[in-house]
Amino acid sequence: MLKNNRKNYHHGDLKTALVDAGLSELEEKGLESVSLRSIAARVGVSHTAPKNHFDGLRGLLTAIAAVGFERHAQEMSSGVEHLPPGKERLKAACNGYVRFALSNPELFKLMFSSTLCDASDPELKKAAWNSYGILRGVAHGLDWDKADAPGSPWRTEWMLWSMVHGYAMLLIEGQIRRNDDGTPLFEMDGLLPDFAYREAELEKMPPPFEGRGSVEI
Amino acid sequence: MLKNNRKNYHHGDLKTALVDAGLSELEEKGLESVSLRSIAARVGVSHTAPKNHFDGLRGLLTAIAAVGFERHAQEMSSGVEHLPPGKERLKAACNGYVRFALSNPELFKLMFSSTLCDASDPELKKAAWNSYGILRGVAHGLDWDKADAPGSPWRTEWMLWSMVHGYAMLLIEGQIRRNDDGTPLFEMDGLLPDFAYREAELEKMPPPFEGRGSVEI
DNA sequence: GAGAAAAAATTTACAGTGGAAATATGGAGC
DNA sequence: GCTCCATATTTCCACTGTAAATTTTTTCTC
Repeated sequence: MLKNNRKNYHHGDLKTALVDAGLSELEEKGLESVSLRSIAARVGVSHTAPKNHFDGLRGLLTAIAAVGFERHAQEMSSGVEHLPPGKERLKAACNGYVRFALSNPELFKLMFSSTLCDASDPELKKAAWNSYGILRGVAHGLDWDKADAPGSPWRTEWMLWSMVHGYAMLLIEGQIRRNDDGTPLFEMDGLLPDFAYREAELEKMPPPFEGRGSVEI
Repeated sequence: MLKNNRKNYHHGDLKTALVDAGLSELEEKGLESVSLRSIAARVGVSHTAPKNHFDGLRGLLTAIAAVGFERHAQEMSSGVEHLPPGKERLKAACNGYVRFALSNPELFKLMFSSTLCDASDPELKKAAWNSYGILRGVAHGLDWDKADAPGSPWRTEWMLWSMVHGYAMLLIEGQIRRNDDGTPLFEMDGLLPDFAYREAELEKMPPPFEGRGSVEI
């Protein structure tokens, strides 16, 4: 007996349907309240049907997180293409990072939860790296007080990443006061300290969509 | 029938016993796996006994988080007392912030989860403010590129807090590579950018244990 | 086309979970 | 002795994720 107005016994594309339903359930009910059963019910399928496509709830959440990282990357790079390399591009990308988190708080929390997601999943890994690559790309050549010690190419990246990520997290969790309309007192670019680029490196800055990560952190 | 080798029907101090048991369960089983029932069982009482002392699981977790913030504050201020005001004191406190997160990852995540905790709880609020007050105290007078715009006394604080918190979070969630022994590549003080203090403000820096927060963010 | 094999979905069962309600226990005060 | 009340227990319910056996449909092979 078919629960939905589904014509066929086989759904056809249950995998993506479940991910879509999961994305909706996530923001509606919150990360702690999503359940495999409710997601399955939303699609109109039995609660054990997902087993054929995902490795349990964790597997489904992992797939959802992967989509999250794709959208995250998109939000960071949207409107960045036509900005000149350097400060402006960096600030725009950082704003995108935080904007995404504020628009999709539950998804954002899921994406960075190593207990709810399987961080070793290839698709998630790829999507996460893609996303981080955007940040890494716009920060290329960043000269934050002559930061990088020899052999430590990540210091500046991590410094920037930590700040953006921490700000997003603290905002989401209600730790930092916001305006009455819910917008943050500062956009991310208003929080960033003064910095400069090494001019020599600047022209080597990759275009925003090619800064994809391929190196292990 | 008494489950434990408890003498009395009435436990005596079940409230603190539950919090203690919860703290243990938390790091042993992980944040997503702690249950009211397992905590109660650990103490040797029925799973509904906590109801008399806490408002459900959420209430118990809130109380646990409050203890977490107390320890967090302690970790930040330990060894800070005898350092001169300024850079050294700030760096030591920041190291403590991250050190605590790495030593108590599950507790740390709980403390900053607005869904798992009741952020409006007075005791949690107080403990969280105490903790933030430490950071705020050692950062008093911090001059990060003449940061604070008029009317925005929090900008520098938030910048610093975001970075420290983000770094802790990213480390905990396994997003940032660590050394083989699990220690981070950089301690927090090694990640901080160069900064200075406004000398005039420096002498007004409160001692580390008095920088308690009393202002609403 | 027929029949076997594989894939996808179902039903059923089970051990957990948190919470609500009714009940039992024991200590404090009189 | 007694009652009152805080505390803890038992019982029950709705819900969760997972596993196993089963049914249904598609696909592949002949």
